[in-house]
Amino acid sequence: MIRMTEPSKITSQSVPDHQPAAGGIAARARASVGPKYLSGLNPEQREAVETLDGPVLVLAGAGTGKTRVLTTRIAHILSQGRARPGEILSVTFTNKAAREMKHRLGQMLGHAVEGMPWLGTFHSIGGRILRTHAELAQLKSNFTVLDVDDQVRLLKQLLQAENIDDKRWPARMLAGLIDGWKNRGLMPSQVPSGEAAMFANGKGGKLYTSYQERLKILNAADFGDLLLENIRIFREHPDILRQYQQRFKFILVDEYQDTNVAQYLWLRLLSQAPSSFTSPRLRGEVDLRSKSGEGDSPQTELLDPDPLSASEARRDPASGAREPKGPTKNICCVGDDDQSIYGWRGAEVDNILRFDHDFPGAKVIRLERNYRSTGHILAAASHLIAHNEGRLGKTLRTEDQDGEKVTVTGSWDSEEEARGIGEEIEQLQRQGEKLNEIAILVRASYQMREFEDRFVTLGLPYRVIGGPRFYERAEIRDALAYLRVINSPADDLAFERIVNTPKRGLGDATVQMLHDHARKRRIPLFEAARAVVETDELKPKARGSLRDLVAQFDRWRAQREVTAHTDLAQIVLDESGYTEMWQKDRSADAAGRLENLKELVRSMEEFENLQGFLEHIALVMDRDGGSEEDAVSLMTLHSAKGLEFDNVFLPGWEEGLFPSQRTLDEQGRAGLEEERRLGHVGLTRARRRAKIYFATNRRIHGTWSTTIPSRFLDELPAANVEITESKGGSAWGGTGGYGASRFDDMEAFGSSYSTPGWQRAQANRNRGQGGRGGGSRGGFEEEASSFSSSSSSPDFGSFSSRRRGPLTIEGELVAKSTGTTSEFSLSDRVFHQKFGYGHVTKIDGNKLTIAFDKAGEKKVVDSFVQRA
DNA sequence: ATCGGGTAAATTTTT
DNA sequence: TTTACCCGAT
Repeated sequence: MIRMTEPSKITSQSVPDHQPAAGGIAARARASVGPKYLSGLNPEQREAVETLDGPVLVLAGAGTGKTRVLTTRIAHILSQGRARPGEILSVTFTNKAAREMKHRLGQMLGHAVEGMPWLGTFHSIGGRILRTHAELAQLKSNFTVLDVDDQVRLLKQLLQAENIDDKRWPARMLAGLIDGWKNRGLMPSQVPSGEAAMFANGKGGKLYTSYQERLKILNAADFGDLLLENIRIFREHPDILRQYQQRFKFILVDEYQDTNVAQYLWLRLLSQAPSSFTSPRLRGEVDLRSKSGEGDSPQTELLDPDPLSASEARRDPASGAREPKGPTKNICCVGDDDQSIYGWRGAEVDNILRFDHDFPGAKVIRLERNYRSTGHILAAASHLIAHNEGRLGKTLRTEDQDGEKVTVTGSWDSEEEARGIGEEIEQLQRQGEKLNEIAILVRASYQMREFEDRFVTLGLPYRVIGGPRFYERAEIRDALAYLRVINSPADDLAFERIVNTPKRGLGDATVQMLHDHARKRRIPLFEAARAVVETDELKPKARGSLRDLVAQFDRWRAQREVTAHTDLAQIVLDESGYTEMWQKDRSADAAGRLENLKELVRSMEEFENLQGFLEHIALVMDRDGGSEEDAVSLMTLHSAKGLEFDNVFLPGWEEGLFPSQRTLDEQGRAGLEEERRLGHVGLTRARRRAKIYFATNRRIHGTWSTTIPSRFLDELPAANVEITESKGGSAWGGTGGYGASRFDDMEAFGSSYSTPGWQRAQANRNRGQGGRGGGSRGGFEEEASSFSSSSSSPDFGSFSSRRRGPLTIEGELVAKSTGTTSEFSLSDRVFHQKFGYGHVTKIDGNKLTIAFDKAGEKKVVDSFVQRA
């Protein structure tokens, strides 16, 4: 493994201290040297943009202008006339990233960007290629892309057919295995026999095979297939591969550290210059291109004579195939090994670590100037990540001021942690910080609940980022299933999904008999249904509703010819009773689901027709655009990648949670390093303030357990970190004379105060100041003092106690003024945005206790509910 | 066929 | 503590 730990030299020439607000003297000076889109780039960025020939790896640390480099590079290629828009392959992982790039390109180039047909995600581009050559994968070009849910359902059926107990061998597990194989580029025949045998006493490989067969029959592909089938086609049809190799003069890859083996292989194949290996005639074309200045860089002559064999053998041991060898084209991969956090999902950090072996002669450019975070934050993040061994090594630096130190705060338990953070946020808000600039980043999503509860109580607006994506939501998949059945009567999975949604009295028994029928006669379920309603095999009731359903679909299909696809969708949703089903639903999210359905119909307008819509929907739809309201963001560390905030809160830095015990158990040292990278990602999200927390007691799955501060805390540099007191603790902890009344109030109000953890905290509080036990707390304080002497600086302490009292009181007053007049009375029927319908069981000023129909009893501030 | 209760299991999740 | 799934009762 290559190690490149020497920091690259940065000359001491002056650079703008902020990312080009375009207009510094230096910027203007450079502007005269090249096209104006190049002005404002620092020397490394500029090199990354201008090094067009041969393989380039841009190691772009957090906040160093990665996207800027990528988009400017495209602009540069175009403006130099090196390629037309359609000759640049530019891949990202997320639709969001692809959109962002399109947007920024548009700004840079004017409106000429619509013609970047090959800028997209791996999957959407793979899907597009696969549709073009679908028949070579035994598919039709209108094949369906299955989501995970469909995938699992299909596998369940296969397990049943094989008489395998799907309790002992869950379909989900098999789906995971198959997905893993596909991520590694393995077709059924290539799966190492040991692994294939792992599942269901040796039936794993066979199941993979029959799963693939089933997919073809259903005219469907899963996400993995979108790339894997590309690879297969490229290997089996060199002429087709050559066609793409010739088309793509330049390849750009975003977030290269997250690529898996399949994506790597796909890129490998595409990135090779069309070579004489397959066709002598091409020789000429290559030479021609060289002459016109579009050939490969001179470095290619120094190539490892057999660049592929080593990596191929390593990555793809089961494959006897060797890719044709040829010179590497102009591929530019941008990434950051220190932000590789998707190893558990198949990403191979090795891809980036071995880049210059895989792409010999590669030029490696490091972007180390960070334009995001202040000094202390950057130093803390850098020191933390420096504990990793498997990295290429970068040293992030900033010319910004040091700013505030990173704080580390201990609390007694996770509730105190949530309270403390809640108060700090209110304080920041008082100081004029926008809630939009505040984020809480957690390791595991179950940590979010406590914050949500707290914020609901405080009436603090928040928004959860992540969670199920738009098209993964049940209502969206249901709606899509209806449309899929209309579009393709052979789509059994879609038919099965909606045959009894809404309830039509067509249960398992009916579906089972349809299956039998379909299998016997080798026809799709839908056709089986059509046949079965003509017989009297079904009970009259089921027969009737099934006949109606078939008739409805026939009608919709007929309407399809004469109705716009958006209208058709609306008609289907209404006539099927699907809309009505949610209208009648009383749960909290019913309204949101109806809204989502509207959004779905609206989004169809962007497509020509139903077919086009269905082809792209699975790949292009993502989470709905966040609302514009000012709110705190709550998300996992994973979903924070790529985002940035002025203020970042990082709770739960405890052994077992972060780093996650499970990752440690399963992945060992590699897992630890990935967790550490996660910490690095978290810290580098912060522009001005990063605040870390740990609790001594945490409730995990309902039971309390004592935890030890995370080892990562010890790895933070003393000089950049400050240890502070938990304010959540001292607020009720009796310092400052005000605590007692506040405490009483809280106790009366919050049910959480009777938990064992709190009781322990209370007992402990009597022993030490502010809830602190006498120092026997996981040994953190001893270690803490070794890296900072500024434990709870007097300044901060007096500041906070001086400010806290009045502030909180003001908060009370504000809250009371809105509700003391008791808008509500006992047993009123109310609706809450998050918890749905319920009735009031208790009133305490503006605070209501409400028994929700679905969410149980909760306490909320009255301004958050409305009369139902 | 559907509802309700009881029980096991429980990160992270770009497509 | 919650949630998803299975089984038994209606």
